[in-house]
Amino acid sequence: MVGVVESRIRRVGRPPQDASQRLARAHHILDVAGDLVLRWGYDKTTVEDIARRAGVAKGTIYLHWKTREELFAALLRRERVEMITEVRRRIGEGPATLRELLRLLASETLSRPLIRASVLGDSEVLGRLTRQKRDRTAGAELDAGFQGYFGTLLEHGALRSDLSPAEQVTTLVSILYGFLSVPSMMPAGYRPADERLAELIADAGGRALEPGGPIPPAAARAVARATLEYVDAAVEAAQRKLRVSLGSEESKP
Amino acid sequence: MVGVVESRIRRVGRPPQDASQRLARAHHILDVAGDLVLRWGYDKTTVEDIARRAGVAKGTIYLHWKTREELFAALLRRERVEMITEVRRRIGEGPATLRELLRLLASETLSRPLIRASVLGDSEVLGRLTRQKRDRTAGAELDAGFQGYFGTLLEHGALRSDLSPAEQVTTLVSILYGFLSVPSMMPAGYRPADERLAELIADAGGRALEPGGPIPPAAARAVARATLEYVDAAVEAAQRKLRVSLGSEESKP
DNA sequence: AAATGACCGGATAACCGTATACGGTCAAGT
DNA sequence: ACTTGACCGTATACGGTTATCCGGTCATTT
Repeated sequence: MVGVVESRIRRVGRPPQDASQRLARAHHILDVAGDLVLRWGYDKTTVEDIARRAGVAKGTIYLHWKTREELFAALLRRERVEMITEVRRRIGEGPATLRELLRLLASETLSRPLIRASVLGDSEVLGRLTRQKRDRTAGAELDAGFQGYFGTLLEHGALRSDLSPAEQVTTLVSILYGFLSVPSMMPAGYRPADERLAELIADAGGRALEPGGPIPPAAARAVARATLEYVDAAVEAAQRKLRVSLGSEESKP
Repeated sequence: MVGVVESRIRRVGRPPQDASQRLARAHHILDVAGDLVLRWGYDKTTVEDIARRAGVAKGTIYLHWKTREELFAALLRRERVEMITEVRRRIGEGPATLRELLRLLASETLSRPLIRASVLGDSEVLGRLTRQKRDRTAGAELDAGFQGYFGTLLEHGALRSDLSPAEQVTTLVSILYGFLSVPSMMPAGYRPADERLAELIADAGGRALEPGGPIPPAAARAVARATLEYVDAAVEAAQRKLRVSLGSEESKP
């Protein structure tokens, strides 16, 4: 029997009873973890809390993740997958331009407290996780194929050529970060609604990065194709990272 | 003799020996205070430190300011006066547009660590002063006449009319804040030089807030006049606040 | 009359020893 | 073979006491 052979071979993380049930349990645990983190913050959310509210024993959680930190990494990664997947879905509905991509990224970020906290380094929510590894991990999914995407935009005249790549990135990130940070510290009367804010971000970003003139239809099609490919690649990369995080394999070999 | 009469009248803060010497001493103390705050941060800079390095006794400092907090308020106000004054000087050299105003504000902010820290709420430098009164005090100088200025821009077609005032302000502040925050958390290779950064800010802000089309010369002149008047008013307001801070009068009657 | 610095009192830090909490493990149970 | 929860060691919180610091005052000096 194959099962016997497998049980002989077993190295570290052997597949359990039912793979899909196991996955469902992992997701349930992450649901609970997300809930508690938003309520109490990262620092005050303990593994035992999560276990109790999820209806499993603490040890079970360690059957999924090697450490508490990896559990939360999985939580953030799952959130990122959901976000970028939703962006992918919505960008299929209209024109796939840089502006539209920006608008959807902003919109989906605004509606996801964990993502917002992660992007802004909100220590209220993320506690001591804030200034730790965030440096290169957070934006990693979006980095996949990013250079190539901007290169393609440039080729087809959909990106200003009078800014260096570093300046383009600085501009993009600064605008996103600024618009995500500022409204929450302004008096309530000044704060636009989230959807409107996403439009303002897309507008400001588009005006800052796109050249003035109109784009020929062929180029527009090429841009749309490149945009979809880029988002697809981002979804793919995010899913890959998540899959590792949910399998209880080691992340860094 | 007038002097005698004055000495009879004296209420709380009587003018001392030589007004100009007294003012020079206040400035010297502020020089030292600024130095120490940048070195050690607000929290770790004591009044006695300042007194010692300024070559005066601690009591002397209290002849200038009623509390330690007022001393630092004066320090920031002086910095703001210097900054806005320099903006006023430089904007006289070229065209006085919104873009140019933005560029100079950014440039002068970037070159003044205390102003930067104040704008960004940098608790590394400003310690517990950070989230205290900053809310409405910091931008107060710039608020003077701001509404009127934007109204004038609008009248002359130098400001987009498809954004509400609240959205214009949100956009302006977000772009400034974003570009001031982001570069310092990016890898060094991505960080543009300060002068270039100021240009990027002016560019992004201009594109986000100015309408596309060209402006007739008469309107441009009116805009330039309004811009100069606005900056003049800002200088005036900043100086007024500083004067109060340097006189050891009470600030809030 | 202005300047000084010793002095005051409240606030904060430092210390410390105890207790609790929590991440992580693993023998026992099903 | 998966799941459990009692258990372990350590890091952190806590409470209470002491010591130091530092903002602010004011009698004394020049």
